[in-house]
Amino acid sequence: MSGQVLNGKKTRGGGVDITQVAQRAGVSPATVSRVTNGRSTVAKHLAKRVWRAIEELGYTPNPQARALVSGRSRVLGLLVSEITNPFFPELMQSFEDVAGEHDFEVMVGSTNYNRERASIFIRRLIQRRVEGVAVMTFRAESHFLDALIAEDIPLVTIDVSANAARSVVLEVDYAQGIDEAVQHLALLGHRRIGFASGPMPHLTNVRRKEAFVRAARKIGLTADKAPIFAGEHTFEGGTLAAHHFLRIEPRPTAIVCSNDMMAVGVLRVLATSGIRVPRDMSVVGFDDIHLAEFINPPLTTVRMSRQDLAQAAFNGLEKLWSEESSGSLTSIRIGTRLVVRQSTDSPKGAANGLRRNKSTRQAETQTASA
Amino acid sequence: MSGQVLNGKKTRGGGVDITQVAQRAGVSPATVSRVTNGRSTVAKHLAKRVWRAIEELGYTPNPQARALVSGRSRVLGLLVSEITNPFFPELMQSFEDVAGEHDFEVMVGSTNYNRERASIFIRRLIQRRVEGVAVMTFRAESHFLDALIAEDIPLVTIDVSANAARSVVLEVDYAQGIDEAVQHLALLGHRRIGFASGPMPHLTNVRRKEAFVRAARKIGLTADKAPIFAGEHTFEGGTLAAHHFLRIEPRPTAIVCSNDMMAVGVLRVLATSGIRVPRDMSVVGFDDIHLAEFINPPLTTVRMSRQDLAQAAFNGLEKLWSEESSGSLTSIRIGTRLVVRQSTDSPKGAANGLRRNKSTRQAETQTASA
DNA sequence: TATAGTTCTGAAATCGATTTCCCGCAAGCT
DNA sequence: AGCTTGCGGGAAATCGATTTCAGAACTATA
Repeated sequence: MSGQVLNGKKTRGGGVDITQVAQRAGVSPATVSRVTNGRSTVAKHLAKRVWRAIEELGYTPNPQARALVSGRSRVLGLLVSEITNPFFPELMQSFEDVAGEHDFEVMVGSTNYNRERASIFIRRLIQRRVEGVAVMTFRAESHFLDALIAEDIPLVTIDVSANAARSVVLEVDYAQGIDEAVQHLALLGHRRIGFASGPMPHLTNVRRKEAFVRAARKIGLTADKAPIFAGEHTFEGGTLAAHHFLRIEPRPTAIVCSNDMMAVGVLRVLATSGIRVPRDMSVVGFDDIHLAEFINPPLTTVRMSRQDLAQAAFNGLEKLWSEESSGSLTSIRIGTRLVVRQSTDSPKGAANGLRRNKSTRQAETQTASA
Repeated sequence: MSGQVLNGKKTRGGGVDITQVAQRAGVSPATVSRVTNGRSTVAKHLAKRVWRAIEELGYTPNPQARALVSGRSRVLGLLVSEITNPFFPELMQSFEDVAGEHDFEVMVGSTNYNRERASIFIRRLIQRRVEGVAVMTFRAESHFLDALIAEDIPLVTIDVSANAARSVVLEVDYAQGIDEAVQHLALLGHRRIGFASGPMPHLTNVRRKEAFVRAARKIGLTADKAPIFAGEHTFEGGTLAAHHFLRIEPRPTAIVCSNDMMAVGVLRVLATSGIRVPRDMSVVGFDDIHLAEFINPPLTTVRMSRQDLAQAAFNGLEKLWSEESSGSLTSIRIGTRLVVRQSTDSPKGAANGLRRNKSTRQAETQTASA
């Protein structure tokens, strides 16, 4: 079917063009275009002939030509923080899937917390004429984005509004999941809970921290019973946090982390210090990366759905495309929820610690994998 | 600079076209094209004027228009197995970096071991007119690729040759790293070593297994002292393998895994079975994913460089582009090497086990992070 | 000095779609 | 019957680059 010879010229499957289809169907190219785009009505019998010709020749419209005349490239940009945190590849995949369903291609770039790298990527986005960009770095406050804003490219950011005319903010409801986590710990009998925060100037991290502070207060913990340590959102950040909390007297019986990578770091320090989890210390993560289920012990963590995030990001862009006037700053809420696994339990010496029974734990684990 | 008004019509930065540049520089569009492409000589003073105009207007050539006339899309495809194995995101990033340096964009897709998903992605690649595809699934034998081959799209595969006119094979030298690993274990005093293989029909896994068999024989291990278990290249595959080896009598003192995800599964089973690593059992992985350094204990593993792989894949494509005649099947070799961390040590009861001293271990760890 | 041979430049064709403009025809109305 | 309206479809313009072709200017040679 493809690779055949037509008009004496070799045509790759993609090499069939609209004129050949038109010829074969006995109509004009314009009509073929009308059929494939369905924007205008074409007599049924003609449409049928066109579809058959398309089928027989294996025609697919040339996206470059299409983009050229329509002015729409059907390419989106996705900016993430770093590829080594499994949360981001998972998010990437979700976003590509959503975009793909709508015939968009995605250019993905990771900043790796490197200004230079980010600008190079953004320049590439602009050159490719992307129709919109999802900024999923949780650090949108930086002026990475100025170039994009200057080009008036629709932008979706997380938590923090880009100072752009055409932008949508995804508001993540951290409080929901973090509340659940702290309640869960309280219920297990914990009365001293540390919080390993992400680096502080960034709004996302401020929000997560504040959510923790409020949750702690809600269960009656004063500031000294809910100590906070801020570090990078990485394995190393987690190790530093763990060391910090181990030095505190009296020592917290549980640590809530601002993301799962930190939790992995915390677990490592605890393991090498001979502190058993969850027997001697409970640990809660945030993100629910795929690996959370597989590390030792499987991590209780707050799940932020990448599918929801990806879908919301795409919806946000669609909204920006449809609005003629660069409208009001809309925001879309994303929920979070606790997934209980095995890194949390009653503190060793708790008088009133309720040990969870087997069936409860199973039910919770099941929820996690659903 | 951008967003300015020119000829009464609003121009986004990217909206500046070659005619405007030509006008400003007082030359024809053809000359501007010659300057930006450097394919033909242009008088120095004119070139200078053109560059200045380009600079002043913030002109970047429209890639769609360029692709349309040149017939080259400057888009590549990258097909990986699954996004949840951190090896692949890391490879992705390397490939995108290499491609980006040469002004190529990359469409990434993961099969997730799902035939349907793979075909959909491949259809998208063809529609976008990719100029080449790197197939990094380690399962190229499937006829995923038939559609690409029919389109005569240049293909780079790993280990196994796609049956295509225009293709290059990346031969990974598994023996090198696996030999080192087995030698390392032998030196520590291990005499019974299990191998957790990947699923069997796939050539890559056959190669890794054979490399292990040969290495085991080299240190004098008969088949019964080097048992093999084949499972999926996943966490679950690792847990199955571990359970298998724990049932064997006499039990192996070390397990070599065909990839790091399996090793993580093995470690988990060992931990929950109360078997300490490396004291009671040594474990070696394969890939050296970022997380290998961070799990408990840090994993001794065989590193396969994603940078080398990505660069080799791109070089392979370049080779295919330059060859007019769809030449001979060339292959490019990729090396592997052992990275020693803390999941390997002398077996508990070994008479002649040499304990590594601290300085050695440090030196080796340093190599790992370099 | 005349002629052949180089360089360099611009006009125009081209890539493959979409979209505008216009014409012909059939249906609806008085 | 005559006129308007509306719909479907073809011809041609368009998007923004590259590339071919041919002419102009300049150099080198006899």
